[in-house]
Amino acid sequence: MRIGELARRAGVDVQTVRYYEREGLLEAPGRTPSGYRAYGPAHLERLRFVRHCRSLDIPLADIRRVLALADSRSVACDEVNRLVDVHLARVRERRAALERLERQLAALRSQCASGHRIADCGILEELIHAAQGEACACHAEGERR
Amino acid sequence: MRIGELARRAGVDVQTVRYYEREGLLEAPGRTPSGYRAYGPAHLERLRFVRHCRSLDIPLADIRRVLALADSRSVACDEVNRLVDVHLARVRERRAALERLERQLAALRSQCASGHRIADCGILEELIHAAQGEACACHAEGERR
DNA sequence: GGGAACCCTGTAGCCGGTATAGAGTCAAGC
DNA sequence: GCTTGACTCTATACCGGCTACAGGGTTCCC
Repeated sequence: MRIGELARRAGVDVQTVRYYEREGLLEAPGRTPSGYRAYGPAHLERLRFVRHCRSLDIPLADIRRVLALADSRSVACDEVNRLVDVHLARVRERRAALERLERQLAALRSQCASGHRIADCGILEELIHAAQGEACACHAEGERR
Repeated sequence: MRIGELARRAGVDVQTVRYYEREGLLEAPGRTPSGYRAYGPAHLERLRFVRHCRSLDIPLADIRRVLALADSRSVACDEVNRLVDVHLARVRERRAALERLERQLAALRSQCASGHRIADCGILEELIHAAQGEACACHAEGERR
């Protein structure tokens, strides 16, 4: 099958398939005499695997690692566990940060109803006030991933 | 004050200050005879404002818009409200997606205890199985922001 | 043989910075 | 006066995970 069909069957863009090949996530397939990529069912299976991992937001580098591990089926799988653990921790942390953020934004939004002029806008006031109250390094380190 | 002091007092990297200037978020300051940027207190205030908005994960383009609005204090502030609403909706949606993801990952993690060999790894099995079961377009459109 | 749909490579753009290279400037100490 | 080290300058490239575009070649159907 050619790249268009592969992409359609995995639900991705053609460009993405070529990108995964460049990035070493999908083995380079054979070529037709005219230079078109020719894929087999194994390529589709692997591409779907990659996409499923991506739908779990696992970074490409980790997926590359998992694929390498899966290919050597006799090794202990502690690394897979560790990898999922690390990723899960990342997700939990990010979710908690978003929850805090959501609360702050909701509070902010409640400061200003419609129809005011800018000069009386509670949101702007609140933003400016909060910014002034901020210490030097409170968002500098540690808060960003 | 020079760029280093400004950056330290706002808790950002020196590079970031120059980046904000290039992006039009921070007014280009005067220069000393030797070409060093010379900032006043207004610059610090504005930089802190930008950083506070960023700590709320508001995109730079939106911050630029808010700054322009704040400078014209006689206009109605409906646009500020709308902007915060849109951002809040974005955050809510992303948080919900992360919650779903967290549940999926936790379920996945429970498939494999430590010490197995790869061939018996429940996580890999589960990942492969799930990938096979996937229809063509289930993650292609709509699911990503 | 003409046009649509497909494929190829290479390159640039998105976001919000971060990192590097290579050069100039300034203040303090010897 | 000279060196050292901290600071500053510009320009450019890099990160992830794609996406888009330019400028060509191929295949297939009417």
